[in-house]
Amino acid sequence: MRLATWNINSLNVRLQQVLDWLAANPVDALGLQELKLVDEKFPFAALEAAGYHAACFGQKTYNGVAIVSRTPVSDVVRNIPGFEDEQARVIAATLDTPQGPLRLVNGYFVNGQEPGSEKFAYKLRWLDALHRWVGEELKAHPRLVLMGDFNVAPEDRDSHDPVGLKDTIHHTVEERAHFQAMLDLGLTDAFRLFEQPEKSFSWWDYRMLGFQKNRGLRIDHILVSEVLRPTVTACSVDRAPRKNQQPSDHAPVVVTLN
DNA sequence: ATGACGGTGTGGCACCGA
Repeated sequence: MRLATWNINSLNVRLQQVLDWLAANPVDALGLQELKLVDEKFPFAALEAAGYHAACFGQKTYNGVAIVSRTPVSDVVRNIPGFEDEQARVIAATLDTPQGPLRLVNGYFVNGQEPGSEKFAYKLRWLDALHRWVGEELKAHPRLVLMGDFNVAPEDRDSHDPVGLKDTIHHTVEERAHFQAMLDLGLTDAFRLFEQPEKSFSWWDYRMLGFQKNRGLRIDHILVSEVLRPTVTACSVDRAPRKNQQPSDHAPVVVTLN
């Protein structure tokens, strides 16, 4: 079984890239972030023609998340229960697999703009709420995957310039502590279960030839629960779509499970 | 300190992202 996460930065602009990618990478489920469209404009028909179902949680202009899957999902939850939020950032659902139900939590984590800002405070509140809720979800669903655009570079090696960018957004002690708190729930960063190329990133700035110079961050992650961890056989970033015409600034991350 | 790219909106630029 293969799962993936991809921030596509407007599904309107990049639907064809998603379809092309799915044709080349027929994953069982794909978590999308930054749809930037409302549910009424979600391309269910085009995905269905490609052999995929979808559950979506859209919003105009900003945010928006979806789970695209080979088989229909159940028990869809939108945003974090108990956390008031005007922004569409989380969609969770259960995928039936031969090994049993698999709970998928797909998130577009808050960016936070700048430490000390109101948006940064929102990010920390949001991370708190997500942590509390994922802890509850894990009790109900031992087979759980938390994936998405975390907007956190967990370690210095996940940044092209950990010294110059020290204590800036994605790199702060607070954000990294929240990432660690997720791991402390029993989740494992699937990417780090395997040897990876140095300077492996999942996002590159559009500006200043960021991708060509590999000036990026690894901020898109797939975390697996304790019982899933032994079943993970591979995890990697697929840089290929970042070379497309009109690419998203993020690349997909893919995990393979037995 | 700022802007560099790119998407979106009802715009002639501003706002946001990371």
